[in-house]
Amino acid sequence: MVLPLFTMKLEEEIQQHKFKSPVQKALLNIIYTANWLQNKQVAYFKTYGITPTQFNILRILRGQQPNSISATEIKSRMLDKNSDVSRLLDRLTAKNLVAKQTCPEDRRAFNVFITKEGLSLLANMDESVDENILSLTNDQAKELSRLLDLSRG
Amino acid sequence: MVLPLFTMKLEEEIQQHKFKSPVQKALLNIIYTANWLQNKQVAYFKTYGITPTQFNILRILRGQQPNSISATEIKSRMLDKNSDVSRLLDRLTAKNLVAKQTCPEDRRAFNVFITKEGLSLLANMDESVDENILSLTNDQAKELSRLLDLSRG
DNA sequence: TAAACATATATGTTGCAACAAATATGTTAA
DNA sequence: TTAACATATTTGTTGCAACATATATGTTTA
Repeated sequence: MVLPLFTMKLEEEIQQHKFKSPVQKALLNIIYTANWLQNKQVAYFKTYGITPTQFNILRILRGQQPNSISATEIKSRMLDKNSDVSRLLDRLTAKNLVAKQTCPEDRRAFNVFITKEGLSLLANMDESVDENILSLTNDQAKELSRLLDLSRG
Repeated sequence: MVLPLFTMKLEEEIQQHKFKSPVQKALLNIIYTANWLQNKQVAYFKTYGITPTQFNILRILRGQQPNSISATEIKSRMLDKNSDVSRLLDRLTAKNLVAKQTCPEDRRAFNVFITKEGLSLLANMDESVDENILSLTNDQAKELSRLLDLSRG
């Protein structure tokens, strides 16, 4: 298959042309590509005053509407399972993008929901952006997801 | 194709079953998988007192042996092009894993090289670890790398 | 040759991330 | 029913990351 002229392969990006195995190369490629993606997203989201992680939380909360969910439940759905949800929610609350109510059934927990401001922020951000970042067809994307799922097996 | 029983697909990992498109799902999958990988690596490298980024630098320097290279050149080969190489090298120098000499031809720059301690640290770390993290055959790994290269196109 | 510009690296500052421990509430079982 | 354990969240602390700016040296050009 012929790649477009402007495609840089991993070996050019990190100037390394020998790898111990295709598997090791794939590992480096996952990390390299995720950093590349992350850097693009940080730059884009910054114009809206949030980070990719905060965006991830806002989308989770919008997806739960009209229900609210606890911090623990948010964490279980996040892309980075190591996130410090407590302080991330503090920052989003300070920006009026989310709000909390103490949960009546379990007073240890909070019900968290997205505010109108949070919803309109998401609406203003052209969300199709995250689809146009990757130069893939739908079929290629499906195959990529399949291999990524498999790799964590 | 039948996946092993223990394989969790992205939709289960983040409890989200609808995506705007296969491309958006692939994007989330790249980030999720990189975080998963990163968390595994952090835990492993911590037992040796270094981070994945520091490990990346040590491997770059070992690959250059017996030559030494400048900080700028290191940066151009790193997986995360946003790294603060100056202070990363400070930390590695403080641990005696790398050393610097002012470059005679260009007194702005330093020649950086890996020390004996750095080399024996790498030797002690069973490097095959990073190959056993991913559950892929070599052919699957090649296809994964191809799609990742393509996706950044 | 001096001024303008480019490059290599360092540093000040701010805020977030990671880890551990604390607090508060809920559940279980002797 | 109370002691032991589990769960939900917060908070203290430390260090690293990101961003802008500074410093020092090198290169180019009028």
